[in-house]
Amino acid sequence: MSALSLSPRALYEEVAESLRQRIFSRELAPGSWIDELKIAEAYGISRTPLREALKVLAAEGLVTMKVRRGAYVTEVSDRDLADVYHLLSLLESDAASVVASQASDAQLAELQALHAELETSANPEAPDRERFFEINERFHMRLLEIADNRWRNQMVADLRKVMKLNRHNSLLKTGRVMESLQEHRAVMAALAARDATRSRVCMQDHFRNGLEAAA
Amino acid sequence: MSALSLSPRALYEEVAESLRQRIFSRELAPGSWIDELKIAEAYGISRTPLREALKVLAAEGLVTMKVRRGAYVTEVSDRDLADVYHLLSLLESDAASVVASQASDAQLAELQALHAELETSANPEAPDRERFFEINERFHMRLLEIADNRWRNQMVADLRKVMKLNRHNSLLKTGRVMESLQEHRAVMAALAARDATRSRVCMQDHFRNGLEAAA
DNA sequence: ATTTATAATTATTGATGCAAAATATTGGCG
DNA sequence: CGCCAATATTTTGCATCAATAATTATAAAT
Repeated sequence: MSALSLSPRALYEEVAESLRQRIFSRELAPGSWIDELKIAEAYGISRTPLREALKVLAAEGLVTMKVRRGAYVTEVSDRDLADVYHLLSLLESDAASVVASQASDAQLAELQALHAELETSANPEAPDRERFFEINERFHMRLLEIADNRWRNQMVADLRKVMKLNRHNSLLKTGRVMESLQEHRAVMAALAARDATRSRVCMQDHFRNGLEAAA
Repeated sequence: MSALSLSPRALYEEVAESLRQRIFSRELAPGSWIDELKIAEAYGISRTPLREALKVLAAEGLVTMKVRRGAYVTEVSDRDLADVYHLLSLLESDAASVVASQASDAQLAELQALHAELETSANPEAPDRERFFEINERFHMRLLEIADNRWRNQMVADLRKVMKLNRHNSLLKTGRVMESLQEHRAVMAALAARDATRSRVCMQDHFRNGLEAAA
């Protein structure tokens, strides 16, 4: 029996995800009205799944519904971006402290293996930014999984989606690879030492520097 | 021309609110399947607005959608409860530290006025638990508003809804009124002193004690 | 007798259509 | 020439309908 299903997600989910991307890329401008008919026709679907997707996005705060006036793209300011970043820092640094105090040795070893990959990808001789970015993402994701709080994971996933609306949509700028690696070393060391407080602080520093670089 | 409007909110909003209440009252039991046909018929509406309402509730975390298997009332384990509580503590204590360092004097005065109301409502001579609970709720909400991060506010609102799924659905048990008041005093004092770190710690203590009382 | 496969039934999911409401445009009146 | 009102068009919002997918039950084969 083949394990692959052709439609793993429902249509309205796909549409919601696509709309998110279009909102984040500012293709759907903040404050602009969303033409249901036009969008539905462009996607080749009916209005029903589109409207369900809009309800989801409204609950996420990406669009605002006005009674009898349809859906409008919520204005997402630089201020919003900073707010989201603040929350990501808070949630992930908390996850780091949880991991430092509660992770098994095997899980810490797993993170250290990922960190080792990060080190090689950032080799000054032949730095592979693409790979660095990908491993970095996996490290953060794995850290969250190990922290094992599905509600936090859900929130972080949502917030990271919002971060993607940043024009310079990377959490780490190209020039910041070495600095980022340095911060990662500090985080990893604190985790390995099972120092919860230092893990939190190091992760906070990591995020703070990232924001300053993005601003 | 009459100024009264028959549907100030959209139908799906009304249905969503009604379903929320039925979920909180456990009339719709956690883990149980939501029969769209039955519910729609009971409300005398079609399934379209009901499904839109379910999407909203799903985004809030109150129901979980399973692909091709419909909507189920979210089941919250004790573990989930602890996780959600942990996040609420994290988010609200962060909000407290933000307020301590960034709120205007007028805003702090506003919080102090609310706290004064809390003190009177908890008067040992004639304690009014209902009122205490309500003012407490308003205090926390106002604190979040002043911290002014709409993404955090959204998250806290959703998490608090999830908390309501719990059987002992109160954040403060009846016997804990005086202890809670004491903790609130500490928080308020730290806020008034504009001590961000102490505000955060006091708020964390407040939540930690609340969880232990609920467990 | 038990297990597997197929068929049927049930329920979800997407589409289409209709009615109500709001806004914009046009025409008439002051 | 400007403003108000009425009508028409656009668009939301709800209902009905059809199709797809999953689950369960029954039958057959080992």
